[in-house]
Amino acid sequence: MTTKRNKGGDAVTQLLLTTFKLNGRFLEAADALSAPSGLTAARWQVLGTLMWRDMTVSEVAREMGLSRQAVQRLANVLADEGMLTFVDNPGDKRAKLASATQAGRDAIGTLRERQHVWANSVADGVATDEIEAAIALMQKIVDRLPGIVS
Amino acid sequence: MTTKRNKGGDAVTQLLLTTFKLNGRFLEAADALSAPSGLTAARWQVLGTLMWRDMTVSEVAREMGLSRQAVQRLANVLADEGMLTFVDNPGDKRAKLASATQAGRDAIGTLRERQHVWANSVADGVATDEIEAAIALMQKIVDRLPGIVS
DNA sequence: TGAATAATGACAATATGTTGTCAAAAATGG
DNA sequence: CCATTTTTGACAACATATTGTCATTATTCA
Repeated sequence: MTTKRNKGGDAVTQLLLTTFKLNGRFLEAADALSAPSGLTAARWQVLGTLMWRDMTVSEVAREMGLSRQAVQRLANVLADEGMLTFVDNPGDKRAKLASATQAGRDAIGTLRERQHVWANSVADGVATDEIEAAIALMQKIVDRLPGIVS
Repeated sequence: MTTKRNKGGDAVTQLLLTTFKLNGRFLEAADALSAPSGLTAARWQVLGTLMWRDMTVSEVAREMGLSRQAVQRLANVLADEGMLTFVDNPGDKRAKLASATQAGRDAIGTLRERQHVWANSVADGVATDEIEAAIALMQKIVDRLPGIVS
């Protein structure tokens, strides 16, 4: 016996396709915004996480929802580029703390400016309550999907 | 002078974060759905495109909005796995036609079943018109973002 | 305290995508 | 018809992620 998609199933499928498309566009925008600062979307996110306090790579990974190894690689690249340094962690001999350098802080500062201008311009003329309603719906779907248990 | 994000800018930024999260969850679901058929989300998409007619790799790439090279690699893997074969293209000596095998068609058929069940269950209890409204808003944002010109 | 368990960074293999280059084949246009 | 341009597949380098393994260091708990 075959199962047919009902109206709701069709809508969820269309939501999936639209989410993939919007995700791609947002990623392009993030890369374009960060490129002038010598960053990429992924490096921006790691470095941005370190604006608040020094953290180990594992902490950053948990904060970001990425694997430890992925963040480690990005952090190493950022260290090579002078955006962050690893400083000794008194509490743990294994795990040094990643700390944003002044260059890193400057890059994120500039980037924040550019992001504000971009976000305001994207929102201009779009009803904020409609955006918020869409976010609420999307979050509801997120909550209905299992996610990685880990 | 610094630019502050306004209400709309905040909403767009939150929409971006939620889109990334939902995208991740949908991708997980697609991989989980396709794994029992010996496929992944990406291979499913390529093979699914070939259900309708035989196509060259370049055609599939255009249809999917991916680079020719990315699809070529996926198609080669699918050929190794017996899901598709390359057949001579009378119209073009360079570009053979990728053609789904019976095994490939069976895999996609099973997958379609599973996707229907999954999509219906995700939608169950969620108002369809709210999903559709979210899709419309998301599409509006897609249209406001530049995209790759190419 | 000391043994079992967790977390951490390093390293490797894999999956998915991108861009760039090359040569061959096809399409175009004067 | 022939020269130029475009398309195509192959190949390579790179960016971003994942999973798995390993040795070392921390933590937990009996």
